[in-house]
Amino acid sequence: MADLASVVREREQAGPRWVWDDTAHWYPPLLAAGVRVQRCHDLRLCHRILRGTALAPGSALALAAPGPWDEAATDTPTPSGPSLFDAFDEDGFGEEGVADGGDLVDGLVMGADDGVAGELARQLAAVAGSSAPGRLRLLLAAESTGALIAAEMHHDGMPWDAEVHDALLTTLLGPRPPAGGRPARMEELADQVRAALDQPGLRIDSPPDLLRALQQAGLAVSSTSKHELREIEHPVVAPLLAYKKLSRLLTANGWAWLERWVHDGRFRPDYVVGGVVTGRWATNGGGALQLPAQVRGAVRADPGWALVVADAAQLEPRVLAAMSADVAMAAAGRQADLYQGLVDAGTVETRQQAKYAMLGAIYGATTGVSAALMPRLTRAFPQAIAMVEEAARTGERGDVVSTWLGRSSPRPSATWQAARDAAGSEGADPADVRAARQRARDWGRFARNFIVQGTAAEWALCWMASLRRRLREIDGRPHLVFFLHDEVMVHSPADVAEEVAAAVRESAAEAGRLLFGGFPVEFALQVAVVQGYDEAK
DNA sequence: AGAGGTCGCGCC
DNA sequence: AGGGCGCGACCTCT
Repeated sequence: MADLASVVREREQAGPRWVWDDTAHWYPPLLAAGVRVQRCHDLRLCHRILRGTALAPGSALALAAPGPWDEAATDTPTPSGPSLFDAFDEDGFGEEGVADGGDLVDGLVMGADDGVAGELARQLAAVAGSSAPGRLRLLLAAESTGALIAAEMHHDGMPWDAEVHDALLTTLLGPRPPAGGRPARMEELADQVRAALDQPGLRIDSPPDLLRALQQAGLAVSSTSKHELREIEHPVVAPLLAYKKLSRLLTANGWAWLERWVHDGRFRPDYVVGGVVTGRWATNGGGALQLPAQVRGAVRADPGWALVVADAAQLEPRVLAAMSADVAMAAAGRQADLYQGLVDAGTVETRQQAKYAMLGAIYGATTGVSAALMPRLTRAFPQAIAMVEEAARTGERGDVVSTWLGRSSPRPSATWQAARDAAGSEGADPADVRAARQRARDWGRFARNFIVQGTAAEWALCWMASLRRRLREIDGRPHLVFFLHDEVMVHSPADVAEEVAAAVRESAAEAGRLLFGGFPVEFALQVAVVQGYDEAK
């Protein structure tokens, strides 16, 4: 194993695609040895996609009994070292896009274990025999590149200034208390809450106790949630909400978090590629995908460096416009602000209405302002709305829907199906029927959102993969340090930051072409070159 | 004491 | 209002 790194380093110059069972297993030690690879095929991640895809339901892979490749990453005993394929193809991020992703691999197996070679053969066969090989090739390449990026971002880390963070905590909470103690500012607020409720001994951190105390004080609340409290007029509300906010900061991103997650000026979250059913990433610990705006000021570029922060504006509506080929919606997105585009087109009166209406279409609003706007949206964008409605009905039936590139939704649980069957039988209990209808509608909303959120995740992966390739051509080693669904951050030498910003824009355009070919949808970005993350947006 | 469930809230 | 998450704290059950 000692010379695995040198073997990989040497062969890497030929530009191969490495095939291995698990990027998260093989790549970190290579990175530690200073080796970067350009391309890989992650068999575990790709297996999961191919196992579930509705584009190749009859493949040998899909029909096989569950095996080791279906296990979660941590449980998988590593069967062998990585295999090297001298790949001569374009990697799915070439010019072909979904029409023709090129051959996945084309070459020679070096020292492959039967398990790895056999699995690769099954995957290639599943792709080749699918109803859309080009899309699946692109998806598998994007997913695998995502795995490389996740490992690299963990290795490089997000620049994090612990002193800034500590100062911020001290300002908001007071000095760090001894272990287990409550910071001074929180203690003051807790006292105010107890006084306002006339409950000197109240344990404010216990929701049941707090709820009882609120009700005894005459407040008409059914929970202690922020949302409900905000509606109430009572002296307890202001200090209690302030307490909750500080309490959240302390427990989620306080000093303990800082000690656990930030070392040597870097925050290194464990990304879980494809950790969400829709294809979005998740994280394991550290809460990297929920970094509150409050602490973003601690993310600071190194001296002489800058942060290039970019996020895709209204990504999901634009994705919906493209995948449904709704030219009217695409036209509304021809400007930087798609929501304003809806106003200008006369679909709705205000930007806020446009936003609520679009979110309602994508999430499946059934009541309120958002639902009320749906008829206008349907008139203006019949094709886009028809697509999400169709997905919702498919979900309500318990059937599978798929993203643009072919990641398919899970089937509803056995419980779900049993409830549906029971409700459909002769003389079913009306309560059961109502419950089953509710569950059906819930799954319909899930399916509706799945196709849009999942396709947006695919666009984002392609965006990031394209950007990663472009960054290699820029001097000074600018590198990705953060990814958040529709947002990326590059840590870049200050003197090439504008070059990086341009690469970010070019990559977004390339991602759009890769997925949607010539369809005239634009993926507008907000790009900022900043020193601290809090200066972006 | 530890496991699992729920709440509440942060992000998109 | 609707979709997707992770996580810490509390609570309950074993």
